[in-house]
Amino acid sequence: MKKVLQDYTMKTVTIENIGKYEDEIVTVRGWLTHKRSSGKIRFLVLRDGTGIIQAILIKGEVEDEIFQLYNTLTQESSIAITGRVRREPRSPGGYELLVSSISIFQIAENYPITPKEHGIGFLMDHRHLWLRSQRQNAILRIRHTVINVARQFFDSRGFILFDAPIFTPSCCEGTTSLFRTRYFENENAYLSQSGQLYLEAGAMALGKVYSCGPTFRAEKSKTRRHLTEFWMLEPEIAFADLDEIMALAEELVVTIVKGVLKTRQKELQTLNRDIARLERVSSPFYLMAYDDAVQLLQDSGVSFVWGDDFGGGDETIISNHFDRPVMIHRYPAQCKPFYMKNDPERPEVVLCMDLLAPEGYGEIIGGGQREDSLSELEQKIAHAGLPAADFAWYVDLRRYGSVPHAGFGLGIERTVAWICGIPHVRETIPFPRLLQRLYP
RNA sequence: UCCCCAGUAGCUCAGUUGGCAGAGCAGGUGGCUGUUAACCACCGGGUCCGCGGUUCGAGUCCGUGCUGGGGAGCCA
Repeated sequence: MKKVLQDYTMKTVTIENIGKYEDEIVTVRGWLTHKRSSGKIRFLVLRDGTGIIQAILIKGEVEDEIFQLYNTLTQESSIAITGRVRREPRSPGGYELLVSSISIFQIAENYPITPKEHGIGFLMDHRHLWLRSQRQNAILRIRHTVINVARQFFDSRGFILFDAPIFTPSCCEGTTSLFRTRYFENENAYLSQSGQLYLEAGAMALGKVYSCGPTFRAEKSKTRRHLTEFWMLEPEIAFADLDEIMALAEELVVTIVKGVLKTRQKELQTLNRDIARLERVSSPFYLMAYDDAVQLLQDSGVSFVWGDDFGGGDETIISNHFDRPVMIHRYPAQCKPFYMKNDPERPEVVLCMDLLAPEGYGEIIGGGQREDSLSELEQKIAHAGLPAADFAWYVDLRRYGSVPHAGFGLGIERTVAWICGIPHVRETIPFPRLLQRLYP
């Protein structure tokens, strides 16, 4: 590390706190995002992960050796700048540093991501560097808050964190495709599509549990709403029924949105999010039976038949009718997985619900009340054509003290995309895995 | 798996009827005392995605393959 006139007596601070040090001399460490020059006055824009600040070099007011360093500094060079903090309305962020010295960690090579426009393919190829941009920084901070608020929500309500396995001997949902691994002797192992079945075991042991972890779907989906690897937040509650988890899901989503609005105003502004639309997200959400949603689609001119599941376009039409999230419940049994419990009053529908985010972001939550009858569950597994042996442990849960129970799964990336108001889920996770993308 | 669109300088793109390969940014050199994706002047920079075909002549037209993007189905 090359050091130039480093003064170790100075305070090292982060940019987000720079306002506390007005008129003091401090050191900020970070990366050069940009530089501009007007001859005898030169500007350096530094980011440190917490914010950006402009530093200013004035010929004659700073040692000439420091002034000339400007010429050697390239975009993304890592440096420490020491200078006096002053309030300056012309500077982005409201403060600037009047430079007294600069020390250099490294002069960066020619940086591929320039201040001009880039295509999505190029940016995804450089995802490891793209993460440094203000936009990605804002999205990932909001992701952090979404997960953090959600976990606090469950922790404060007596839920126990219960991590489900990633390797599973068989599929949880039967219909969708699985990633197969061949490590275990004499048997296949698959990457988890959902932790739910294991969470049901957890609920019978601990009462109220939740997990937050990655899930994998080997679907040939190429849309703005799909990732091959995504994160899901799944609560499961013993003795709960459909109504109870519908209320819980609503409370959770309201809490997450309020939490982001409270702590991430700056990030939402960076993303040009229409805050008013998020402020409208409050209880009660709209509640709608599947039958009424079908009626709504048919009234909107869509030729939709009772018994089908909604496609992405159908979900958009439904959610655009509402300015808040809408919860749709009691789907036909044929649309939903085997473990759903039928409505005793209407056996052709199951006690399930999907939560559709507004603005066409689609389904962010899916869940329901689980089948708790031993004989019914055995029949459903057989009817779905699933290997009974793989589900023996799951069926045991109905053999030894079965109780009504319910839970749901919230898709983290879709939730973050909606709250951020960005069109594609691929920017909501640090390194997205998509149909055509495994690198970097 | 199917449908649509694209592939030209490091990046984003233009390229007319088939007739010398272009611009902005990035990089380099110089200028400028308040810049905001600064600006001004000059310089270097090409497997026009691959293969085959039509033609005197193909970045341009035809066929085919590959890669990427968007969407459908499937799903959170």
